[in-house]
Amino acid sequence: MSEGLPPSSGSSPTLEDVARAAGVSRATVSRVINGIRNVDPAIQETVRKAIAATGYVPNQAARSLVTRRTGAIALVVSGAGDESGEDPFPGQVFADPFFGRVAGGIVGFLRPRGVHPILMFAETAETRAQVLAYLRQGNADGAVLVSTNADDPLPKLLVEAGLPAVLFARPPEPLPISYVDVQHRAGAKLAADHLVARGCKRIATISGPMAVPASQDRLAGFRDAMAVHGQPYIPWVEGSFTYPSGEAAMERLLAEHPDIDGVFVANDVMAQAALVVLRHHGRRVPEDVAVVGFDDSSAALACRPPLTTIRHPVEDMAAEMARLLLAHIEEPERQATSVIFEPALVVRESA
Amino acid sequence: MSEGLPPSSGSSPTLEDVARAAGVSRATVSRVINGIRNVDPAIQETVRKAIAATGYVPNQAARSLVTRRTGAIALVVSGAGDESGEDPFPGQVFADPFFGRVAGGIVGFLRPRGVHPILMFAETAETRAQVLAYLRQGNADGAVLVSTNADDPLPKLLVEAGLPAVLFARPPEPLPISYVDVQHRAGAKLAADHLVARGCKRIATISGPMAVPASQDRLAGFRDAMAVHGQPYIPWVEGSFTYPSGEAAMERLLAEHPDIDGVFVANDVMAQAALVVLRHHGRRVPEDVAVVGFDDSSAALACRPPLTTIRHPVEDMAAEMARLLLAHIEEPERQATSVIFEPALVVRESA
DNA sequence: CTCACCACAGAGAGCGCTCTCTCCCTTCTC
DNA sequence: GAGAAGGGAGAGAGCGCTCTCTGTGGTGAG
Repeated sequence: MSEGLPPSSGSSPTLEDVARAAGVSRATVSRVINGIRNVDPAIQETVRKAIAATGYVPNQAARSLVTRRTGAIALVVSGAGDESGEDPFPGQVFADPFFGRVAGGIVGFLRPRGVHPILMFAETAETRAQVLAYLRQGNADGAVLVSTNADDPLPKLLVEAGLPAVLFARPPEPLPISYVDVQHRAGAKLAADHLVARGCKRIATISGPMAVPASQDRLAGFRDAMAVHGQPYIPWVEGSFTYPSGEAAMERLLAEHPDIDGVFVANDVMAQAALVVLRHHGRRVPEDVAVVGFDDSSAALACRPPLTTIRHPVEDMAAEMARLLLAHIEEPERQATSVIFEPALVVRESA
Repeated sequence: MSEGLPPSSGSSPTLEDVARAAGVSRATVSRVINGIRNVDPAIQETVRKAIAATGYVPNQAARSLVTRRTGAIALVVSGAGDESGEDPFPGQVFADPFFGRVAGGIVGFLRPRGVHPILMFAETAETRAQVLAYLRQGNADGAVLVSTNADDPLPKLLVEAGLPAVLFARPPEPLPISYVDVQHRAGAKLAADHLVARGCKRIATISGPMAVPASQDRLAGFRDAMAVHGQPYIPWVEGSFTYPSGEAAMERLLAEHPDIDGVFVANDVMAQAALVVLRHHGRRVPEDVAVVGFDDSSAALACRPPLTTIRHPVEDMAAEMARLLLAHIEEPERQATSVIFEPALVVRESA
């Protein structure tokens, strides 16, 4: 054993070195390290000792070369939309706590399985091509995609390239690709029911952009629920999920319907803007006007008063995305599936 | 050319296929794809066409096997500290916008260079070992480390393993490892000067934990600057960078020195807590007591009133970390270096 | 006693790429 | 016109691993 230590000059020990030290063949050491089928326990022990003695660590590149697996997946944040905006720092996107929650959920699921996410960012045609090339080169076994804008071409490109991928939300156009999403209609219904239960009589809504499926669903769900409560017509202004659009929408709503006493806003950021506008106009929240948001983002807590909102289980959804992706990688012929989560009402002070 | 297309059955084309299609050797195709030295322009053109025709994409695993480079680095978030706390979702850490800014800065620098970060999370001995093993297996060429607590053993482990790594802040114990940091003393001086310039006469401070080098520097810098302003003694309470510790510290400060009119708090989260405590005690901010924080985190904007604070250039620092790491990977014998950034005062309403 | 069978270990062929070494042919110099 | 010099292309040896195939010894059945 003392003469076992091979040259070990400079570079790290290889399977061959361990095999020599243990007095067995390379194949046997490989068997011990991996699936361990049909190896004599005594020899297993010898091999393990040799591994410890040599300080052997398997080389992932060599392994990947033959297994055609890397044990890594790409976590792609796609489409700040601005094709023009030359932003070298994708800071805003990553700084959004929503992204952090997604990352946390994914890492939480993947880590115990020895898989790690590679952080990528794609907002231009060039960077999208980069992501695609990266996956084709076999740097990662698949991709989990979080799109920030609706008409992101990446999902389609991934499908066409036959690369395993899972989306965070239902794609605008039907695509044979798995995704997770939240029951937007059910969430909107929670908001409607809550406003009605509070006693609101003249209720309006600020929706997200109609190009986004989630916006459509939230609006439709809200209308349907209100219709059940006997209110078939709901004043409505379309926003674009941004703060300024929320301001403008609330201003218009107040101008056209000064007597409203309840508003459902399709995301928290616009709701935050709406609160400021309402205060500007001397409306007390929730006494004069009750406001319900959507997302339960960090903006909800930063609001004055804190925002009543609809929460999606982002971490669970992210973990599910990872689970679906691994399943697709394992079994490439598997059909695309969707997993839809149930949202919950978080009551704070704004409604 | 039309007969060029090789079987291409199932799997993707290899260098060999391209070489056959172009009528040259594998080596020549490799030359064209990489450094392009000494290749006839006409042949280059032929090879390029063959590459396009076959849809060839180099296999990263095969390449890594011989070059011993992966083109990936690990972005390690280390030490939520809680060795016991069995938290499967490292959500809180990633959800912190600070982390997002770091990630953004790193991706911004690495992407143009074709390098990608692998997201890792290490808070227990087991996960630290995982990170180390991961790097040793050659999954990544080095690591960029953001520690959240002072006595993180990972930096030392990385140094001992001889793995290229760069830290986000100066390690508590001296270590031959590169890091970026901010001039904490200069930042504290900015706060001191601002409070004095405002006319504050009875100034106190809430520091971070003394185990953290940054806390020591901020406190020392603040004291030194105040001494220059003729105030050698500054009432001081130690916090631990958390919200509750900020509350407790402010309560104590008010109890012991009810007449204070200015406070420098060593981070924004504690400052946020301090603001709430001050309001509870009927103190107006900034009229009765002016408050300056540190970090310019998202908490600073969520404060009422918005917090005057010290901002570090997090994105720039993160980019510099990435730059240093790539330099170390390129040139392993290179000495450890540090790059220290200048902080800036952000004046809002609290002081 | 012979044969089939099983459990196990070794041999060796690649995976797809890079890179050194070698060779060839052109060009320049004296 | 011969030899040196050098640019440009091919041959082939690995990089470290997995996995199939083959070989061997021991066991139970016929």
